Amino acid sequence: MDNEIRVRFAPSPTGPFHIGGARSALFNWLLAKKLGGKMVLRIEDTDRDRSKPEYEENIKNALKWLGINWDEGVDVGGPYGPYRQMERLDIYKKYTDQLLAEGKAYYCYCSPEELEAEREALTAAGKMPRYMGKCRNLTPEQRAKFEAEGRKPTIRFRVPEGVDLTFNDLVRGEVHFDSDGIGDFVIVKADGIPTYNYAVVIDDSLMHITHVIRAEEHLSNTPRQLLVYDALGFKRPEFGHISLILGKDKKKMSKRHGATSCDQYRQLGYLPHALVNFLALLGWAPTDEQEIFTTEELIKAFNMKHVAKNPAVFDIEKLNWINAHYIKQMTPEDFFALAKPFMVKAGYMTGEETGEKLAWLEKVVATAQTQVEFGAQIPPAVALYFNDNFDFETQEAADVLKEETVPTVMDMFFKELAEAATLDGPTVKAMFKTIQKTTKLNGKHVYMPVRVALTGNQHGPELVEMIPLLGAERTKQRMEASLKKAGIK
RNA sequence: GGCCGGUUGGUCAAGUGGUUAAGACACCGCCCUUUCACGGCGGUAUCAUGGGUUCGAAUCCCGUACCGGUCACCA
Repeated sequence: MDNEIRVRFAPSPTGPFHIGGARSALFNWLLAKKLGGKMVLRIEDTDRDRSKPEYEENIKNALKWLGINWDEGVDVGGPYGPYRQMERLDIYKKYTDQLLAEGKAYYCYCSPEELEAEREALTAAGKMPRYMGKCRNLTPEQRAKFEAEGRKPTIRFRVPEGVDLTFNDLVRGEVHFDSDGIGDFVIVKADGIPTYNYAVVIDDSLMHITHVIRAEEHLSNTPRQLLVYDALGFKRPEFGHISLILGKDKKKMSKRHGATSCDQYRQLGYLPHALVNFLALLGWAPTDEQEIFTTEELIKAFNMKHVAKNPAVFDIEKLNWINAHYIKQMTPEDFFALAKPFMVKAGYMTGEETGEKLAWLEKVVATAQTQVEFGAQIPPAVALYFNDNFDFETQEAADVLKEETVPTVMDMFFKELAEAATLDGPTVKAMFKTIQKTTKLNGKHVYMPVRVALTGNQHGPELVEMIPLLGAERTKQRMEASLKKAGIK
């Protein structure tokens, strides 16, 4: 199984799972599925201050929600564990000792203040800020002196001079770096915990990762990692750096741009597959014109060759369109299930309803299915079925009731309503027909006053659909109240 | 500032030397309809910029501008 494709998603549990992380995970997952490979989930929790267990949970839950599963990693295990970096410290130590012994790494006793001063001096001199190698060649005496002072050293990687660091990026093609532009970087912090650029190499190598697909912000880190691969005698994997997701103002997506975490979209009632479909189209495009994909179709069509180099602006409008598309395709049962928590939260139902009440709620909710883009929009879309005390939405709406034909229409309507044996779509339709015939008024002059009197609004669902749901009694009451308010009767 | 990457309509994007430069979202119009929504049809709008190379350039080369990433004991 030496040529098995293995990818990984390696998030840091330092915050709510970000939409950009979801896309990285998705691209890795699609590639693995496409090539029949394996996906590893590794948690990079070496930032002790910011890593939190609840964020790890948040990430895992979001991945599961999106339908992105992993074959190896935290929770599911696998042959190359543990899959949490803080549980792998002894592994890193072994390699660190090796690098130290070979002189490829060295102890650095510079304090944060000293390093800061160096950076500032360099910047002031118009040079690039980087570590100049102060502790590169410490004598045993100097080291002993620092140790005696109680200084805790970091371990730095000795970056060789004049080395060309070139790799072929799956997305960007051949990328060159020169080792001279890189200062000796810290691989083990003073507290003994490895840094990202170091641990990631050991883990990816030991976990036999063949393709490292990650965000573009890591592109400049790659040469450092290449150096570590080479120093440790590890085989370099393939790299693919996907572009960043930007906000409307073309700046990197952040909280300012609205919802950035997966959770927020879940809470707003977006469908996981809609998000997946949308994210897949952000930075990747099929060769044909297809926009809507099932997961299987996505896997089949996905190809790293068509991953875009340029960053993409997150367009909520398009996400909404995709989500609305999937919502329209839902079964009534699924749509009701989606609506339920939002309806409960709005106070329109308790969630305990049964029988007729439940049946009525189902019908009401069903009217929203072609109108909403995501779950949170459902309560406002059905609000008119729950609120009998409404005002006229606009003056224009109120004016509709001032037309001289209105009293006649209303009288007839109330009469028809009182005489109706049952109140379903066809009977309501017949009622309007009768009124139209008798009064010889066009549809607008019959329907619109009734609509305004019934809802206070000139727009809304079909009356033929709405009146049966409201029932004769509420219909009558609502309309009479409106007429009174308008000063008619 | 150094290094690295990027630039096709408002947005996502197809395109790899010869196309009327696809498609989608958004927008506008028309149709359907008692209204809105849904749906259907149609429309406006793009190769950042300046030089090359070439019979011919969105496509290849160089410069410029702009945007982004990175230069941490964060990942």
